[in-house]
Amino acid sequence: MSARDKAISSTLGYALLGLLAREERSGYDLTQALKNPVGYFWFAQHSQVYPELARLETAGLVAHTLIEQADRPDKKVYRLTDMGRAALSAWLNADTELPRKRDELVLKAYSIWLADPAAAARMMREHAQTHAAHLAEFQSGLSNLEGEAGAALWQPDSPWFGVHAVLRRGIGYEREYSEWCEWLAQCLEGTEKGSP
Amino acid sequence: MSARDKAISSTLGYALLGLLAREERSGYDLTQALKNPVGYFWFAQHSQVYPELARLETAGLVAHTLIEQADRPDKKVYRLTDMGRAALSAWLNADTELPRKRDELVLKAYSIWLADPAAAARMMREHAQTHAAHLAEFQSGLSNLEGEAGAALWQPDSPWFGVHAVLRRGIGYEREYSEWCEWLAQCLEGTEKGSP
DNA sequence: CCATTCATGTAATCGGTTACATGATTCT
DNA sequence: AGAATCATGTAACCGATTACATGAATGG
Repeated sequence: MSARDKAISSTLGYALLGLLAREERSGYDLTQALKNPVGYFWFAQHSQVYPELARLETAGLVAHTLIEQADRPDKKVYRLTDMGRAALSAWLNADTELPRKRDELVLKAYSIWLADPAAAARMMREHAQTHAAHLAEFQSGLSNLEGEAGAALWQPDSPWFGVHAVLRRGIGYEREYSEWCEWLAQCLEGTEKGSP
Repeated sequence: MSARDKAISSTLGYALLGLLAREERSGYDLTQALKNPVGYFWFAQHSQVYPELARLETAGLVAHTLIEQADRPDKKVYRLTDMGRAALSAWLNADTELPRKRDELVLKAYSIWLADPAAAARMMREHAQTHAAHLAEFQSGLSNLEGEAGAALWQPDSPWFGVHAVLRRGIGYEREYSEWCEWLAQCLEGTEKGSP
């Protein structure tokens, strides 16, 4: 009844809690995790992570232990508290609003009729390749996971299942995006048949 | 050499220029357009649109005419200037950075192993339906466009082609999203076989 | 009668990015 | 010699959301 009434944290807070639910980590580790495929759908800089961790600790959702290190800087290793676990659970059950998409490339596509078709096609091919590369990364990530996790990959109460679900989303997203770029490039090139 | 050196506008500015390249509009109309499928990949509130239009006008990229109306509030109808068209063109040719994705539902999927599977499955089914509804909207939008635009739909120098490209992206995006939600729901339900 | 549409703005706030700041160790 | 990794913070800024503000006409 004390801290549960007001939704203490921003979405970033829950991203951090979700990572800490798996294992203890420092602010630095958390920031790294948000760069990897797993945190691919919620990015943050370290300058956002450290203050957020402080807020979560004030709210009693996480706690830290200072680890003194000889040849490296000391670090604060954070862990989830029982209240933190409860807050995470409550967030999972709450309604989720649709994200507002903002994609500059799609916005450019809307005005692409004003551009030089050949140059635009080249641009789209580049983006197709970028997304194809991301796709390949996710796919190899899933392969590795199969080796590591085995059957746990398909068990909804296993932490591996969470990674699995996110990777699947990444694979679908990048595949679709890459194909769209390719399709657009082909449309644009269709016009320029006679060029040498 | 006067206004081209510094990239005057934010991405929102180019979104507005892209709309005005097709036809003259008021700030109100522009805000509405950003709610429709066409502006689906770059949303903005009117409180952002009006100041941005003022900035664009100061920079000489748009100009407005005041239209006095009898039974409705007067309005300012904006049009693209030559400088505005040039700025739009330059933006189209410039490099496009990848958007940082932020999707709360995918973030929840990462922690879904902590949730009740049945409740989580229900949640995912709901989202699958939402995205399926968006998909249907985009598909009917494309059908309507075929009727309106005909062959121009496939001509890269036609404004219809821009709409076409964005709708295709919307269709692919929503289909993939909806299918992922369905897949997840089925995985989660797979566990709960024995429940009455 | 009340909500919605048309129409344009301003102000407060907040989440996120970029830049500032420090410093030891290890790799190239 | 210089860059990268580990490690933690603060400060300035900017883009975006929510709320404040006004007001006539139309539709349910």
